[in-house]
Amino acid sequence: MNSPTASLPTLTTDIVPFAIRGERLEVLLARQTTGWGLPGGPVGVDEDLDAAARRQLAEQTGLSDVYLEQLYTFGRPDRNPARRMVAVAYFALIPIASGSAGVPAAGDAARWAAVDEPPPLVLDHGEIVAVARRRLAAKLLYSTIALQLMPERFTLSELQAVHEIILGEPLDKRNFRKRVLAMDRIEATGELARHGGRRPARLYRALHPGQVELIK
Amino acid sequence: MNSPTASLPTLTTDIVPFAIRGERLEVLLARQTTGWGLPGGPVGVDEDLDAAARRQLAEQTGLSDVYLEQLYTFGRPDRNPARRMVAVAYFALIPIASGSAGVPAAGDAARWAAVDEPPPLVLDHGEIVAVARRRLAAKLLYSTIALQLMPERFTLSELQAVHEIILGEPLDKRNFRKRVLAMDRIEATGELARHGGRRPARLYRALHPGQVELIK
DNA sequence: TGTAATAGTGTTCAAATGACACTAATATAA
DNA sequence: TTATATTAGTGTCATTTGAACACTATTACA
Repeated sequence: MNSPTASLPTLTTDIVPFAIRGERLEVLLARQTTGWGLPGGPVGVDEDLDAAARRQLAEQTGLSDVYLEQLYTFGRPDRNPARRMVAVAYFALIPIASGSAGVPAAGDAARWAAVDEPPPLVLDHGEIVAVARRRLAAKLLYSTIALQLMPERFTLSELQAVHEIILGEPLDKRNFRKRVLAMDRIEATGELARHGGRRPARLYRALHPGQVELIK
Repeated sequence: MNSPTASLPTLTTDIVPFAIRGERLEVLLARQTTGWGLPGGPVGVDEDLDAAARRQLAEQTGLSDVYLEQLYTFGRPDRNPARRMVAVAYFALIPIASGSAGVPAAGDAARWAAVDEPPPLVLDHGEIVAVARRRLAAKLLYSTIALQLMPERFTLSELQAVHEIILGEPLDKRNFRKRVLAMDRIEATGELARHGGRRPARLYRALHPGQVELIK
């Protein structure tokens, strides 16, 4: 275990795990001794930062194989009154559970919260969530990052809904479709989504799953 | 002084100090025991990260009051073979010396190097410089960041030259002027720059010096 | 067979962008 | 004093891009 010393700041990672659930953008929180906060914790002495973030996310929420991106490093000396801690923050994007069980949440130790009306969080985790949210919305506009929130097969309506939820505004259906198809990063599978009571939609898949590319 | 321990990574800041000198984008390097590298070093136990970066830049190069922005945190366990070090990297933008002495460089302990043909640098500092350079070029296109490289008074031709040097491509004079004036972030002072042998140019100044705004 | 619900599709206008060439003002040299 | 060299400064037109906008198609179910 890492024990804090007087001579060095403790280095941690904190992860903001985003997913679209229902009609909202939500964050997965981890229970801590003093309240709810972001999954995360101390970085091992010889552990890579990205690896530490992945490990902590998996240990505290059961999530693995997700998209992870470094966000910012928070290091104000007073961010933790107890002892000096510097946090390398990441955000994670968790695909909408497609059909199967839904996103795992480690029972009592984790819970989802809406990003727009979050509960009070420990330390500066509220600020970290806000920064992550802004970054995510910004990247929607010039990258293929939204695909990381989608299941393997998805409809264009679903993809549009994800954009609308994150941006917080409705988008024009025809313009949206024109734009995402022009990117050439998704293709129709030929299959149809059946959901009862209405016209079935074509299913698409990402051409380079896992990759996030800048566009235009 | 900070002494490394077995149980925690040492946390440092590294700063990439950019300036336009002559017709090139250059970086200010600091002499280290094993060669040339970026200014930087250990973060104090109760020192803010930004403050640590500013302090180290001042101590090692004499530069103060410059634009500073956090870049990325580099933490691969093998980036320093001697002992585990995690570096929060920043870049700094140093205004072109306007008339006066030129950018201070602390004698023997610091030197400027062209970004395009850098000398070998210690550790992963070459990579850090490359990342910083890409970020700077990207931000030119959608922010007013270039103004941080300009002296208090400057001509539009000088501003255009700065863009061209960083982007590595020539820009159309009329379109460039249209664009930067439309931003409404600089204004003509009414003065003229005299430089002998040709038509004098109008001098402009930044409307909100020190601020970097996103545009469009 | 009718109805309710979502999927899917083009055109038109406005705005932004990109290409392009000449005149103006100064210092210096002839 | 005049000619020349050098950089500053300016507008238009064509193309591309972005935004607004409404109807038909396909299915499940009543």
